[in-house]
Amino acid sequence: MNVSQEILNWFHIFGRKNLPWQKNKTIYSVWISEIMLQQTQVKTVIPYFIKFLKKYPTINSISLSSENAVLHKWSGLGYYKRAKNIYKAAKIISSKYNGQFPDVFNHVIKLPGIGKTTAGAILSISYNYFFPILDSNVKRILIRLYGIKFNKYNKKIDNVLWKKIQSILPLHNAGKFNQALMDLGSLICYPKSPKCNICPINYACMFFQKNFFQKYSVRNKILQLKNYWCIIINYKQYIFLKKCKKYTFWKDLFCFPLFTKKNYLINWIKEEKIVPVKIKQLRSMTLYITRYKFIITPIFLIIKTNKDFKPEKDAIWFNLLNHQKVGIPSLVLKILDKYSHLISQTNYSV
DNA sequence: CAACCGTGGGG
DNA sequence: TCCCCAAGGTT
Repeated sequence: MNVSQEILNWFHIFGRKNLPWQKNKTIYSVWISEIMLQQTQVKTVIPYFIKFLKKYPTINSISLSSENAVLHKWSGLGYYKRAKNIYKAAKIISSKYNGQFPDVFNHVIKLPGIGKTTAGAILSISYNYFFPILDSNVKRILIRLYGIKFNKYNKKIDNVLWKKIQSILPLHNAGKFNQALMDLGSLICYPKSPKCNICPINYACMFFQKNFFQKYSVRNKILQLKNYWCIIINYKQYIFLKKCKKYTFWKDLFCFPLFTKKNYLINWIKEEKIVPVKIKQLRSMTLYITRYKFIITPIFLIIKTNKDFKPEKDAIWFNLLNHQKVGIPSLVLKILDKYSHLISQTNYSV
């Protein structure tokens, strides 16, 4: 028996077959799941996928919605460009493909947010079309299985791996095989300490048989960002949030106004003619986001009334109890949660 | 094409 | 505390 057949047999017994996107499967639901699963673990995606499909059961329901509303459903999941691309793609599908997700590879891959792997995954999983995928699971499996050596992972290695995976893709089971590879990667062939002893293809694997080892991750240095976060509470206990524009992080999501220097914050308050009843600087905190080290100093401003404070267009007064349908980064929600007692204790007469 | 984009969990 | 990693794509 060949390696591909062994993987399929293993999948038949041990593969995951009851994930939310594997039930009532349509090409639309497969698309959404594949986008959500980009660089994101299954466990994290599950609740987001369920909520998203409940809110958006069809492609047209997305294109009739707004980018803010789509980002709202994505809040906390990260890589928000994915949500923006889904919205863009839905518009294209509605106008160009009559609301039907295309089933031609060259059409699928032209949609924003869809590359070679995602296009292959969508079409193979939905219709069992003959397309391979090359995600991080498949890369890791192939490198170990065939003992592929390199100094630094590059485009050339990428091409070698695409050819390899194409060559072992079973003619009549591409969809199952692709899912099997991802399950094998996440259940057996871990990046660290893989469970080789129970791996169905260990007999052919260079990593297991010949003790081959190839490291291929790249390390990024940490960038430190110091910011003062301006948390403004109005007389209704609403929080002022502003759409991020010039910052690379959280573009088009809503966040507290933030400043690199305390003076900038003070000047901004004056320019906006904000008259705080109370100003309180809280203890700085350190948070890590990927390769960014955030050092945040929250500054609370309590204002008596928002009558004189007319924020620019892309800003909202955020109601903790009744969230507006906009995108909010996880960190902002965490900070709001952390200081919710302070906010609710904000008690004064107008 | 290397750098960029988030978040949560493991170690 | 800090690094590593996960169903990648875009610029």
